[in-house]
Amino acid sequence: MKIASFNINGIKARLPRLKEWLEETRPAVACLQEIKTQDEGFPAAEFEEIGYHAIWHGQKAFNGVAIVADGQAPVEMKRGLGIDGPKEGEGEQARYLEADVNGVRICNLYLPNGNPQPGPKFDYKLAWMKLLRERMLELLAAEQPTVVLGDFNVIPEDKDVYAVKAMEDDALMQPESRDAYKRLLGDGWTDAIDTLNPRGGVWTYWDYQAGAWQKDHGFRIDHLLLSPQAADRLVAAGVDKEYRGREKASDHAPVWVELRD
DNA sequence: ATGCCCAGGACGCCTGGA
Repeated sequence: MKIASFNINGIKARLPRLKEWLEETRPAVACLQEIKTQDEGFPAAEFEEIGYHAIWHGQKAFNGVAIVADGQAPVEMKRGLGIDGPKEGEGEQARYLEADVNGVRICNLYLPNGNPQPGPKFDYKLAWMKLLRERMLELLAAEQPTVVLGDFNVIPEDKDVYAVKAMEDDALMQPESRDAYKRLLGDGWTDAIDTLNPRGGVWTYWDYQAGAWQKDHGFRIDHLLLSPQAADRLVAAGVDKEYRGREKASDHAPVWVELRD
């Protein structure tokens, strides 16, 4: 069972590329982030056409997450972590969606970026990570095969970035962000990509600017965390890097994990 | 030392991203 995550940076702008990727790699489940559309604008029929069924949690212009599954509808289990955005009165941002597919709990997240730091956006990121940890502890207690995946906006270690110097002041690799991520692993979650690539050097994001893709100036911020019951079934994990190089590409590449059936 | 490039929307400039 292949489970994937892809920050698509706008579902309307990315639809042809996204359908191409689904048809070519055919994941059983794909978690999407930054769909950047309100619920009523979500192109559900486009997925039905190629055999995928979707659930989604959108908002106007920014953020937004969706889960699509091959040949069956994901069964929604939770929407949102219950935390308001950093702006006064804006309510909760669309960043978290949880569903069951084939007995596996799928938790799709788009963690706040946190820049600039320090400041209210960074505080929001850390508060969000605290709530996420609480939710993930509940998930561990349930002892169901569970995958928590998405755009974590955290560079876990120095080996996960092309140049430490270039990113040292960024919210993605501040000690507080890294410590919060490390606490998740300490609770018993397995970072699938890191486990299979312990020397690092695996990127999931390349900036549109300054020829980052051409120079391979990337970093790893999209992660797949497995509960013990899922980690027992880990077969392979990887990055569909090639898709970052296509026309009208997202600035992220898809990441995936294969679990034994 | 800064900006480079994108997407979306209020639209010919702004926010937000990372």
